Amino acid sequence: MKLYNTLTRKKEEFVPIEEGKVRMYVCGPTVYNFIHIGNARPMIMFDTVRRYMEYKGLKVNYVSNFTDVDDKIIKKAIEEGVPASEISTRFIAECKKDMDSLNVLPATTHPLATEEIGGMLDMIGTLIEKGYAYAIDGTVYFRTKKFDDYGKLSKKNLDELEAGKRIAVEAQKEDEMDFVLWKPKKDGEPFWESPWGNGRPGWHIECSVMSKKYLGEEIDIHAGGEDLIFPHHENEIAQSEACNGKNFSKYWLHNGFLNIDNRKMSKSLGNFFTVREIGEKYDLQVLRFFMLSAHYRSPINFSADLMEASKSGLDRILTAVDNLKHLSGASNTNDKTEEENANLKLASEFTDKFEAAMDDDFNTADAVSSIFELVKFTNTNTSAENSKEYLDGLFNQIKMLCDILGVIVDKEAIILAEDIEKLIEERQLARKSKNFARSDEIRDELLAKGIVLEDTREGVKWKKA
RNA sequence: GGCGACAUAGCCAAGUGGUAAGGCAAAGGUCUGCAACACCUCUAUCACCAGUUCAAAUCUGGUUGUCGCCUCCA
Repeated sequence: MKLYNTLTRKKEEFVPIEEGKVRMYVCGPTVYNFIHIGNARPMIMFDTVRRYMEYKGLKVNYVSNFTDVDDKIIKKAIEEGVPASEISTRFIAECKKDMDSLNVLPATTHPLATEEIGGMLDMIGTLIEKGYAYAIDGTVYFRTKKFDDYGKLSKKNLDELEAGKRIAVEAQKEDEMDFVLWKPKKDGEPFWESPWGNGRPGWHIECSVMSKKYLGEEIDIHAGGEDLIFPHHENEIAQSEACNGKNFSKYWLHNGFLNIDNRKMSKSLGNFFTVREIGEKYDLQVLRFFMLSAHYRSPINFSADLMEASKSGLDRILTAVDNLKHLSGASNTNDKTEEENANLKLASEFTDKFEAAMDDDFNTADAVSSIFELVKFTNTNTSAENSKEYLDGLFNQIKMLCDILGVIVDKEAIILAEDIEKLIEERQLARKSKNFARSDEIRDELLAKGIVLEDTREGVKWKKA
């Protein structure tokens, strides 16, 4: 299994620190609103990474935080006249609902920043002791110049950063690149006591602390959006390695951005979509499938047309699986024949292809194409004559591959109301007596109720519109 | 100014040295009472220029264009 490591800018063979186990940390969202579809990309893609690793037999300890103390949360709380904790609690719950809709597995641990303040105070204290941090008037800064490796992830060096001077440097800092570990409280803001005065943590320290607490000082994979490379991940490395004296994370994975109609998503452009909004128009599986259609490191463009195309593509897979279920249910023979056995062997090559794609830096686009090829193979190599064992074998293979990608293929059985069943029966009778006016009328009637009828080679089938 | 990414058919998108996967859309056909589903057929010399090589979308140099990070941001 190879993966692209932002730290080395190369694809590397994945070798976990501890054999058979993976310690993985993914930076989670700041919970001040419903998550947007850009937030959903790392959730979906790294969830897929996790699923694939688990499929390969690795035990993954997957940690993803919620940042629940932050300027934007506080701002929203003031606007609504409620405590900040109420805002964060609410949107954590909403985020978890969205994750569920996207079929993103819950992390092994979802730590909250506000519940880890003690660990942050400890780490900041250690950094001060070691000379990597200093306190001035209630603010604690990290001394970037003291950490020699600063810039190793983003490939920036401090001198160049200084050359391009920026605005409004806080005068009290020793160096303009120094960043905040602890900031003093302001009126109306949540705060915690600390040796440097009441206040709250800076953004970066939480991830260093939570990663250490739940995964240890050295971890295998740290992941997030590419915009986090600098300064967030660079600062995490500085904090963790300065504090622990060990290499922080072996591999760094970053997903590309999601654009809307070729432009960066922003509220001012009016092209801002929450996952919840997309969920009103589509099964969110379609959004997941859409994201899987491109490599996770590439930028991806979102549009209504592309969602429609993804929906059509996904439907093709779902239809094939559905057909297999119908055929299997109607099959008269159980044991597979030699020919069927040979076919299953041929079909297994698509699984090999799928794995080869995923082994190559999680090439989901290529992996999906092997599912389509398997679907085509299935469509052309099945009939009512096949044995149940054979049909189920194909069904299980497609289901397994889709499961790895987090695509749910096995629709839960929905019980039709009795009157609808009667209508289907009546339509069949009408068709037999060539009363097509009546049969079409019934089909339209059911369509109005959201049930689509299809007269297939496997018999009459229905599905939700 | 610094760092980096990308440019493949109408659209999306794999492919990093041996002569272009897959999906969507469109078109024609088979099947079907019709529709839908399914199946068959059909669509590219890979931004441009130069070079390396027996051989390049794939390597090197250059040109043009698009975009990201350097500031809160997935």
